[in-house]
Amino acid sequence: MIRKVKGTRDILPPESRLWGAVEAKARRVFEGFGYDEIRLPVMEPTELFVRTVGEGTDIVSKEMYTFADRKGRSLTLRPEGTAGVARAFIENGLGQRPQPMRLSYMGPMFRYEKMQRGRYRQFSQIGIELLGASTPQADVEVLLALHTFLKALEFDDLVIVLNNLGDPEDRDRFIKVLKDELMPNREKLCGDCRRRWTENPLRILDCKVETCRELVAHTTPVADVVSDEARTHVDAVAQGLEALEIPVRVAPRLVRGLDYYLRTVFEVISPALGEDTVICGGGRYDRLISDLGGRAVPGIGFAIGEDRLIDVLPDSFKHRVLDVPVVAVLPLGDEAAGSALGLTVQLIEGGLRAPAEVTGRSLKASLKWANKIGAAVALILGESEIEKNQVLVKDLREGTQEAVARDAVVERVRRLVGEGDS
RNA sequence: GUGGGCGUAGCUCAGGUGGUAGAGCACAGGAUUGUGGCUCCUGUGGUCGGGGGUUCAAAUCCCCUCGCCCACCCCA
Repeated sequence: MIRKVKGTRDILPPESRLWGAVEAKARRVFEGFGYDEIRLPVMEPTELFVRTVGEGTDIVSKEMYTFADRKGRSLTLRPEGTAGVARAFIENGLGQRPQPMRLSYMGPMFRYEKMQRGRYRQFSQIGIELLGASTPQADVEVLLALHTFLKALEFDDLVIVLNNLGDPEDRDRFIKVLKDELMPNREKLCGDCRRRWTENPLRILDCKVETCRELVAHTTPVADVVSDEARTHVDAVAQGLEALEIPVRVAPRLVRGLDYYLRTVFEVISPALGEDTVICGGGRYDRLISDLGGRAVPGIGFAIGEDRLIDVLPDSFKHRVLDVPVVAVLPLGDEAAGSALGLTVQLIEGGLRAPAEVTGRSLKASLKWANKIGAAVALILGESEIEKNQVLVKDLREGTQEAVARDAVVERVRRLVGEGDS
């Protein structure tokens, strides 16, 4: 048997409905804020990610799906979305359009990682990017869009965790401060942190080992080391969010795994699911476009892990999506078959889901089938009904049925199931 | 990369000391004429992860291999 590639997955009905609903909701909310979708290639020149995400990061150093095409060019399946957006912004001259540029994206990303719950090698992200605005208000808007989206999915316990990474110059200064402060206790750090000491010192900050956490807790937060401008910026973001009554928690130890972030960085976690379950991450990246050879265009954005998001979706939203009423159309005999399909068209045009019975089974078996697919109503179309230009409308929940004139069926059914969806 | 667990029907699993495969669920049909949900009957469905070895005989014993899951690490 041929099986799916490790780390990929088949998303089957009915779960696929949730994906569709989440994506539709994302488009609606983000378009409302002015973010139109940009659809980008899933493969890019390898160099794009090396230069943006950062050579020292785990993503680039050991997690990319990199391969040579038939002409020997090094290509990589995108491990994240922002780099491609930046590339497209420069390549398509999007800086010539009215600024700022608001873009959203969604789709599969690829990272060669060791498998674990909630993590896949092909996973999907939904994100937005706001390019060409460097004010705190821009950050607030992006976070507000995020918050609005999550509220539309009926989340009520999610927390935005915010930190200030400062500018790149600040970061170098901070790393020096951090190392100086930890130096006396360097031997007490865990093995991984001693490795991070040289390779990626910032990552010591979010080590999960208890002793490391304690040591780190006594160090100076990044926010205290950053420039006045950076501090003013992120403080204004926090205030702006509070003014909008968006719950924010400042987390002095929050760092992120990509090199391009500066100043505002944030994550969204669900307290109910534990502090480690990050379903969204993002931040400001004012040097990214210029680092790629474009003009100096500031940017801020985030990416939501769609797989995880769907994993933790509130039940209320799930039911709203999954529990839509179904009407089963059951023809009896060849005469009725064509007429039944005509009826389904009318029903779906009326906003209902109305699958028809097409296997030619008996009425008894057809009703069993209607029951199994969760139909609320069955429409029976036999010879006598066709003769009288009627349809037998059977309420499967109540067990009642009545003959209804063909022209009145759609309205009758809509009332029976409570309008139906759109 | 390190450590642990597991691979028998679509799913959940039974199959002491070797005798060539089962249950429940699911799916399909039926219990006379055009009426579901309960019940009953019947049926479809398996290279027992793969390969090799021991044996008259292996799902069962031995060796190798592949795959999956969980934790660490890292991240979304």
